[in-house]
Amino acid sequence: MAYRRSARMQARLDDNRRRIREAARRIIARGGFRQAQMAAIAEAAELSTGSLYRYFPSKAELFIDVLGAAAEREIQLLDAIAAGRGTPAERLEAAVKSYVGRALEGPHLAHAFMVEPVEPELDSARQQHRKRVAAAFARILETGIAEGDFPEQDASLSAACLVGAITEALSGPTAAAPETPAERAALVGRISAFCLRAVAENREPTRIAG
Amino acid sequence: MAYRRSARMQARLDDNRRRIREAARRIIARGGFRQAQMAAIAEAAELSTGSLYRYFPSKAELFIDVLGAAAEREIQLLDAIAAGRGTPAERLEAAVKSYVGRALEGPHLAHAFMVEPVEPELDSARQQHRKRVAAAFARILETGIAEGDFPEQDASLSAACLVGAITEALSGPTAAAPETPAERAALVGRISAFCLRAVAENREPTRIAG
DNA sequence: CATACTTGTGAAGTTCGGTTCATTTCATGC
DNA sequence: GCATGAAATGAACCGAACTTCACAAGTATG
Repeated sequence: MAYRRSARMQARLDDNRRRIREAARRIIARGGFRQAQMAAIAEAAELSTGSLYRYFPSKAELFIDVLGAAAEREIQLLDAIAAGRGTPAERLEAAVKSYVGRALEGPHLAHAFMVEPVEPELDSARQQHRKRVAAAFARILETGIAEGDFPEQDASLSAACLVGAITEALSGPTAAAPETPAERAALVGRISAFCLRAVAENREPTRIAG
Repeated sequence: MAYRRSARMQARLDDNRRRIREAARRIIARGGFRQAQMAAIAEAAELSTGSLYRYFPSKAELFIDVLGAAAEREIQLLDAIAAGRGTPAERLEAAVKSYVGRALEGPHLAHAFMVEPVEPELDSARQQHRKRVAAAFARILETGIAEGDFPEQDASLSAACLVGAITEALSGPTAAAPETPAERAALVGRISAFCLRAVAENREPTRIAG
């Protein structure tokens, strides 16, 4: 009858787990999911490939964990803005700028998280997160519509369109890669201008088709 | 000294090629690229897997061919609208409605072509096509800006955003799946309304300045 | 230090699907 | 019909990664 996991040991295990997560994140940020193979992650985390499986049941689970953590932060920030002060238009602008700004800080990571082809299991997790981002935008839109700041429109649809527009602007084939802070700020401004025009009041009253 | 390819034989070869393309298209439309394995395509085309390689050098090339044909049609239609008559706003509306309408006719195929995860080689072909679609939209926007119908904006960026918005609305996690023609028309109308607002002149509701 | 158990290892196993190729079948021209 | 070479076949091959597993190394108790 011997051995019980000590606090020291537990700390070491926790640290290993953290190192695996960070290694995965780092490698994804550098070369996308494509390069993020279990062997590469193990090496970066200074563990053997076999050991990874003591901490995560599969590659998909590991990546879902990493993606989920990033998404969680993102969604909390957006939710805070959505629930915060300011007119709906101000909140929407803040939300878009915050989202776009953060994506531009880690463009490779953002690209991987948003659009890089991945195995279906991971892709569906990604879509769940994207849905939550859209929901945060939708909440702002609904408030705006109710208060008369925004014209009548399908808030969920508009929110999805906003997410799509931002994603494409940042990761599509024509995506710009701003290098200086000034360029970045300009791009953020243009994207948010597009988004605001798209949902805000328009000269000709918007007709709801149907 | 014998054998020269006869017209009859050539016709048969051409037909095989056509059947392979159609089989691939059909299977993609049904189950996405995921299900479109060489063996399955061969079976649907009533050929052996080995024979596929007499007609296409690789799976990627076959898929690029199929994707390219679809994209070519798409782009020609958009270009015709872009170069056609009507105000920029009218042309943009027509372009969006045409694009969205066609996508809704073959939703699975559209999803596969637009967003389904695929191998990198195919993904880059997809991005090239997407770029051309965006270019068609951009042309309309540039005209509109020059003529003063649309406010000053980065036409390329706005065009990319439009493509992203449409893509997300059709294929994103919150994408609706309209069943009746009326629902389809309503969705088309809402998406095009979003797109037009996004690029068109915008004014504060009915507030008199000062 | 001996024992009992946990944790780490990394090469081998597994799976999956694209691609190849020796063989067979078929089309052409004499 | 026969010779020649094209076209078709599909089972075997292969490469790429994820995952496993038998074993080694490490850690806690008495």
